[in-house]
Amino acid sequence: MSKYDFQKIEKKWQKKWLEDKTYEPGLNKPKGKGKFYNLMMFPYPSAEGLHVGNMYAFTGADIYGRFKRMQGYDVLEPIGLDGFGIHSENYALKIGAHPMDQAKISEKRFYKQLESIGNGFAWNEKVETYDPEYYKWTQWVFVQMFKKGLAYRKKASVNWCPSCKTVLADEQVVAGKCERCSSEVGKKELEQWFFKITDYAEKLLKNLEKIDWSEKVKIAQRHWVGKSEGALIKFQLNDILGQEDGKHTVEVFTTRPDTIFGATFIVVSPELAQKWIDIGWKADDEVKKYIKKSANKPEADRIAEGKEKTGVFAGIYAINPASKEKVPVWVADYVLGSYGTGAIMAVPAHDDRDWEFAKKYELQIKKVIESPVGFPSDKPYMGGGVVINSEAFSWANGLLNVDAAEEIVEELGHLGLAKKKTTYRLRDWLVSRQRYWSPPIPMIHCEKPASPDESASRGGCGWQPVPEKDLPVKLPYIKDFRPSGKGESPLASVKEFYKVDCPKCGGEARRETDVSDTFLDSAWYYLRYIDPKNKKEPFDKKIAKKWLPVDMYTGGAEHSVLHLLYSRFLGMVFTDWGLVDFKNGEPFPKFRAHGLLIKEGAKMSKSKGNVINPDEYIKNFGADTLRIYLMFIAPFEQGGDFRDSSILGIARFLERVWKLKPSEKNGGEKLINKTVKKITEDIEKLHYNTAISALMILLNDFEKVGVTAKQHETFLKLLAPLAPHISEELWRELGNKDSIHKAP
RNA sequence: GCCGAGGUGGCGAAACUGGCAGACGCACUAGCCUUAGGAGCUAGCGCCCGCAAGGGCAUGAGAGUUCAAAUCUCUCCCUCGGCACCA
Repeated sequence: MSKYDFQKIEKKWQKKWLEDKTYEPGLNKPKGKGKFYNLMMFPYPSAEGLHVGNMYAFTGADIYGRFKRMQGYDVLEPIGLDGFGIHSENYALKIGAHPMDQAKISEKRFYKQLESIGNGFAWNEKVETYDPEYYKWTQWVFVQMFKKGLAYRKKASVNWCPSCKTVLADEQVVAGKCERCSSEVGKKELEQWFFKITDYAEKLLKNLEKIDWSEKVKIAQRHWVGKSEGALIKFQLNDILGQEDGKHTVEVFTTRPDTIFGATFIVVSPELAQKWIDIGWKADDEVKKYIKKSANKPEADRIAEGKEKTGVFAGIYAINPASKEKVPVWVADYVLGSYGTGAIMAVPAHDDRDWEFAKKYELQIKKVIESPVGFPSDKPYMGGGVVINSEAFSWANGLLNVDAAEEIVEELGHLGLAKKKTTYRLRDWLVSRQRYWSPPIPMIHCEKPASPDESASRGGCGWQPVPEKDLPVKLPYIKDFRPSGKGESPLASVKEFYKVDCPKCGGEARRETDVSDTFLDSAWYYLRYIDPKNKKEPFDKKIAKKWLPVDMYTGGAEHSVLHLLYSRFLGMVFTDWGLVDFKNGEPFPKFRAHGLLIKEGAKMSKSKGNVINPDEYIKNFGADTLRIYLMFIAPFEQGGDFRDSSILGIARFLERVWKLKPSEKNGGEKLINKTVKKITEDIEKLHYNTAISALMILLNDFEKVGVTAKQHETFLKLLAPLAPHISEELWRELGNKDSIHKAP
C-alpha cells in the first residue's frame, strides 16, 4: 500500500486533465444534457499572488460546476484576469514597476497558482482584459454606446480622489472614501464621459423580481437605484434678479405633496444657488462665501459632521403655491445639488432633517398632519394620518394624507404649478478616468481650426468615434505613467498619442486621452469567454445564443452595486441592440454571493499583514485537503474564519479515504442511499460543509462494516467535486478508464 | 438612523416544514501500541450534583403561543456586513 502522495497525484492529474481536455466544453455543439455556463468573478491579479479568499470563492464555485458536469451537463467554467485598471496600476506604482511589465509577471504567477487549486477551468477560453485583442472590443463597446447615444460628455461636479488623482463613479465612493485607496474623496467640476445607465433605472429595478439572486444583493441594488414617487412643485420667487417680476420660480421635488401647507421655507443646494448667480442673481457675500465653502468640502466631512446642519438665508422669498404665504429661501448643503431639482420645500413638522434645520435657525414649524395620541411634541411626525391646517384647500382637511397628496397635485396641476414625478437616486455612470493602465477611450475631438485661412469645410466636427477598423487604440508604453493630478491622464502629455487627424474631415484633431473605468472591462467579459479568439467581432452571435445566459454566477457581494449593476445594464443594452438575446436582458439569471473568508475575526488585508497565501497550504497538505477544509468551515454563503486548525482533521480524513479498500463485506446500503440524497441536496444549496460531514459519517461506517467495490465507487463519486484529484486517482485504480469527473 | 445576516459547548458548526439540542470536525483527557513523533487505534468529552445509576439546568436576555420552541409571536441587548442628509 503506497503512501498518499498528494503532491505527485495532484500534479499528475492536473497535467492529464489538460491533455485530455477534460474540462473543455463543446462550444459549437454542447454535449450531453446541454450547456451549463458556470461563471465566477475573475480576479484582479495583484502580483502578491492569489489570495486564499480567491481560492475560497473559486473552490465553492467549482464544486457546483463539477457537480453539474457529473450530472451530464457540458460545463463551461472559464477563468481570466481582470488585470487592467487602478488596482493593478496602484500596485505597480507601489512596487516601482511598470504596469505593462508587471502584468506579464503577475499573469504568469496567477495562472500557475490557479492551475494548482484543482478547478475544472476551461483554459482554452481564458481572457485578460489588458490584452489588445480583448480591449479592442471594450473600445468597440464604447463606440457603440456613443453611436447609440448612450455615451455622452457633460460638465458636472464629480468625485475626485486626490490620491488616485482621478475621478470616480458614485459607486466607487464608499462612505465618502475612495473604494481603492480609502482617501477622502472631494468634488471637482469637470467635463467627463458618462454612460446613460439612468435610462435603464426602471428596468434594473423591476427585473430584480425576475432573477434568482442572493437576496441581500437584490436589496442593495434596489436601494441603489432608489426609486421615489412624488411630485414636482413650483414656488414663485419674488425677486431673484432684483425685481418683483414674478417670472422666476424654484421647482422642488417632494414625495409628500400632502404636507405642502407645512412648507414653511425653501432650501436650495449650493450648486443650484451658484447657477442662479451665473444667470444674474445678486447674492449677498455671505451666501457666496457659503457656496464656496461647501463646494470645497470633501464628502467625508459632510458625513463626519453628521446631523449638524449649516445654511444661510438667501435674502429672498418664495410663494407657497397652496397657502400663498411668503416663505424664506435658504441655501444649505444638506440639500444635494445632484438629486431631484436641487431644491426642496422644507416641512419641518414632518421631516426630521427640516425639523433640525428649523430648530437651529428658528424657522416656523407648522403641523399639517395629525399625529397619533401620545406622540411627543418635540419631534417631527413623519408617519401618515389625517390632513389638518390646510385652510386654502379646506377640502383637503380631514382627508387621509395619501389621498390628499393625489388631490393637491391635481389641483396645483391645473394651475401648472405641480406634476407627478418619479425620481431615481441612480446617476449616470461616470466612465472616464485620468489614469494610464486602462483602455484609452476611443474618441477623437475635432475642433475648429484657429487660423481662418484653413478651409471652412474642414474642422469643427466635434466628438468623433475612432473608426472600428482602427481599433484597438493601443495603450502606448510610456515611461512616465504616473497620474498627473491635473485632471487629465498622463497620456495627455504624449503628443504622438493624442495628435491625430479627424476621422471625418481629416483635419487636425485631438485624441481623447482619458481611459475608461475598469468596470467597463468586466461588464462584458463573460461574453468574450465563449469566443476569445474571434478577431472579427467581440463574440460569435451563434455561439452566444447557444451558451448564454450564464447559468450560475458566483462571486462576492462587495460588487453588488458595481460590477453586478454595470453588467446588468450592458446586458440590457446588448439585448436591445440585438447583439444577444437575453430574457429580460439579464445576463445572470442566477447569482449566488459567497461569504467573506476572514482571519481570526478580522478582514484579511495587506496592511494588517494577515493575508493567507494558499501556496504553502497546498504544498503541505495538498489542494484537495485545502479545498475541503475551506468548504468545511461553514456554509459557503456565510463565509468563515480561517483560524481553526481543523485542517489536520481534513488531512486525516483524506488519509483514511486513501486507505479504504473494498472488501467482500457489504456495508450499509441504506446509509449510502441516504448520503447520496443528502449530498445532492446539499450541493444544490451550496451547503458544502454538511455534504462533507455526510461523507465523513459514511466513511466511518465503511471502516466499521466494510465496503463493496460498487459502494466504494459511489463514495468516490460523491467525493469527486470536493476533492477532484484523490477521487480521480482511486477511481482509476478501481479500473475505470474514463475520468470520474464525467461519470454519471 | 435605515436595511440585511447572525448570536447554540473550550472552538468551527449541525438540527429540512415545531418533535431525543450539540451531528461532523478541531482542541482536550485517559488508555493501548509504540516508545518521547504535530503518526495510528480505543474510549470519554455542554454545565452543575453524584463513585455510579440517576437527577437538575442549558440554544444572547425577558415574556407569550403550544402536549412540545434553537425553530413561531412580541420587547430588549450584542456582533458582523451594507447604505448613509436622496426630500
